[in-house]
Amino acid sequence: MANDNKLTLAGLAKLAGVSTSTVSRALKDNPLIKKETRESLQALAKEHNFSLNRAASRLRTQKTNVVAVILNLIDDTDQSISDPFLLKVVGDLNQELNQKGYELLLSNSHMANDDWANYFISSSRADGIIVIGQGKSTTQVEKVAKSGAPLVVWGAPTLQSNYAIVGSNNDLGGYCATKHLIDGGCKRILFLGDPEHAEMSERHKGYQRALKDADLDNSIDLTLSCDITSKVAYEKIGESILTRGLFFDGIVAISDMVALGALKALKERYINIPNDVSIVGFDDIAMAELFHPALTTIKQDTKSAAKIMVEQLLKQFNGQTAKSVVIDIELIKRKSTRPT
Amino acid sequence: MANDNKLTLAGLAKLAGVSTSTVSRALKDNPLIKKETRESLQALAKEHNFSLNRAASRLRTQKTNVVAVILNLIDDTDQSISDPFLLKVVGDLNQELNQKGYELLLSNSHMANDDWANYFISSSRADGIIVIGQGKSTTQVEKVAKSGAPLVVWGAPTLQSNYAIVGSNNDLGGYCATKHLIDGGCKRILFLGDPEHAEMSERHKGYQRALKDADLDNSIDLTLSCDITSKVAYEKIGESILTRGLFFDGIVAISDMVALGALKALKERYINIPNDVSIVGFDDIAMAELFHPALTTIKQDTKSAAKIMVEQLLKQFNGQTAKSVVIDIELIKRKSTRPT
DNA sequence: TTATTTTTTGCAATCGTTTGCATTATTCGT
DNA sequence: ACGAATAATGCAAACGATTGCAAAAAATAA
Repeated sequence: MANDNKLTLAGLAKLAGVSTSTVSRALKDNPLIKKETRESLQALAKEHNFSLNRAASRLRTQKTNVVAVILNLIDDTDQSISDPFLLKVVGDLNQELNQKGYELLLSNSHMANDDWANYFISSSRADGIIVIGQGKSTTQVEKVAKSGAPLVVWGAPTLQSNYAIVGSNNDLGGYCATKHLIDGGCKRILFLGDPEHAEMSERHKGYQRALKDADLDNSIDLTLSCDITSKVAYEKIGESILTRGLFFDGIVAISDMVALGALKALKERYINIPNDVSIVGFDDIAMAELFHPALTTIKQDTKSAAKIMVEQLLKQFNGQTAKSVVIDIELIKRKSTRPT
Repeated sequence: MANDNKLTLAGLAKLAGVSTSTVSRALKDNPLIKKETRESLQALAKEHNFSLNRAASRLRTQKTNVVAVILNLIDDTDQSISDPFLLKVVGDLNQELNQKGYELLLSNSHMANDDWANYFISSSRADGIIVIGQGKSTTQVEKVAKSGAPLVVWGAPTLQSNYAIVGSNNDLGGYCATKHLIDGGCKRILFLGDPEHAEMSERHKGYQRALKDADLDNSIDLTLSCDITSKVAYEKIGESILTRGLFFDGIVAISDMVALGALKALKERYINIPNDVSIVGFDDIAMAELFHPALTTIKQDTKSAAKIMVEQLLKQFNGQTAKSVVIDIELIKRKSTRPT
């Protein structure tokens, strides 16, 4: 059926009675080759179902047209990889990369040895790296940056760094979320998430600023550190209420998934949302509006983010230096908070 | 800082005063090389932070150690890629592939030209293909199979095919879900999902069989075709109730996300779950137990699935023929159905 | 010590494309 | 019709790792 030995450029060339150089150029529409020759060769290639050996051309050109995307998870529990927000980001990146002629090699932080630059770039598996998430420590990422490998990180762009970070305006997000609760009449607002984590820390700052602006209690008791999963949030809220009673009337959650966990814990205790407790999430995952009640949240524009990340990465391919970019966020008002 | 020109095997060889063959062998721990030599060369390599040029070795060995994973989405709305179940599958595949020394090249169906075998395999971008989902038509997949490219598909394994399909026991899943509702006292059970779709069709069969076994109404009116997204499910249920009233007391949903949509539509109308209407989902995504009420569902074992898919693919790399495998499902009883 | 076997290492071709430069075909001006 | 300029093609050397086979080194036997 199929020829047992695949067709190579040389094979095609022989078939057509020309040299490999001609075929090579013709196939990439190089105007050096006469137009008719080009077209007939392209036709021939199509007819024989020819496709270039990428390994060979990568070797020759020293370019892979592949970008490694690393999910830099904090911990590799099944939980943390199940956040739909991640998939959204990866999906949008994939789309954007493909559009620019690149392919997406997926990894996660616990997989590759710790020397990412070496593993992906020097080994010519990929031309550049996009890291999703800064984790708790940024040492691994900084190592990559120092190696000079093209790199873009999704994280907290306000962080000072020697590499390009793209991310939402987390501080403003935290601020808006909190302000919205305040405007809705909340007095004791809980921050639910881990403020140690880079992005979250920014959100926490915005949260505190909003409280301060409104002269509200921003004591540490109102910050409930918790992992970025629904389950943990559910448990934490449960515990807290058990030991401290319902000591808050609003929640700023670090992510929609965390908000979902909190929501459940509250509903199980017949606490009315948004009247007894209002909740704001973060991300605006597709199902946010399908929560019950529909979740008010801070929308992260992953589409733009993906576009910008890819742009900044490609810049580095061209020798230009990339810069950090802050993406606008948007408060999406739904039913988990009182109208303002 | 870093040497401007990367270190190659030849470079290392010169540094060590041996030939490239020796280094090459030493680095892959080939016992042909004296043990001490091996160790000292490995040490040298580590010291100089050497890493093999993959493009070159792929060219030479005609092996990429890459597997292309294609998300074969039905339609490429943002919605359908946001199903957490997909991410779970991809994540588990990634884990499993890495463990076996392979990397994961991610794509989705609307990206690559339609000739996947050519695009990924002949071009030596990947050694094999894993397709997630059969879409509505299987022509593209069949084309790949016919080309002889190593291929495994996540889908409905009961389908007769000339390629290996790995998937859950969908028929049994549909049956158990329905049976469970019946046992809980439901009389008019709605099937929510698109029975045209391969996997769903199996679930539908199981659903019908269970109804028949119990002498219950299995008329077509009780099958509500809908896309595999929460939003559409939400709308469909809303419409249906509007035009036909609450004509059912149980729902077998095609996926947890679809169940979520239905859940919301019902809750908005103050319909009690599970008493007025019971719901069973499918997948058991991480957040299923965090729905309110916690969702009874059919669990798909993605971990085993990933393991088996990779196994079956590797088999093909070794010239053996792969076979379709049915994965056991499990009914997870939670709060969206009455206890039995 | 010398012949023979067994370990270790090195040579050199190969994988399939790309591309600077040389070469051949074509066109143009006069 | 003839040289000059231009267009179109081909030559051959990379890119860097792998591997069958030959060669050298070391170990063993006689």
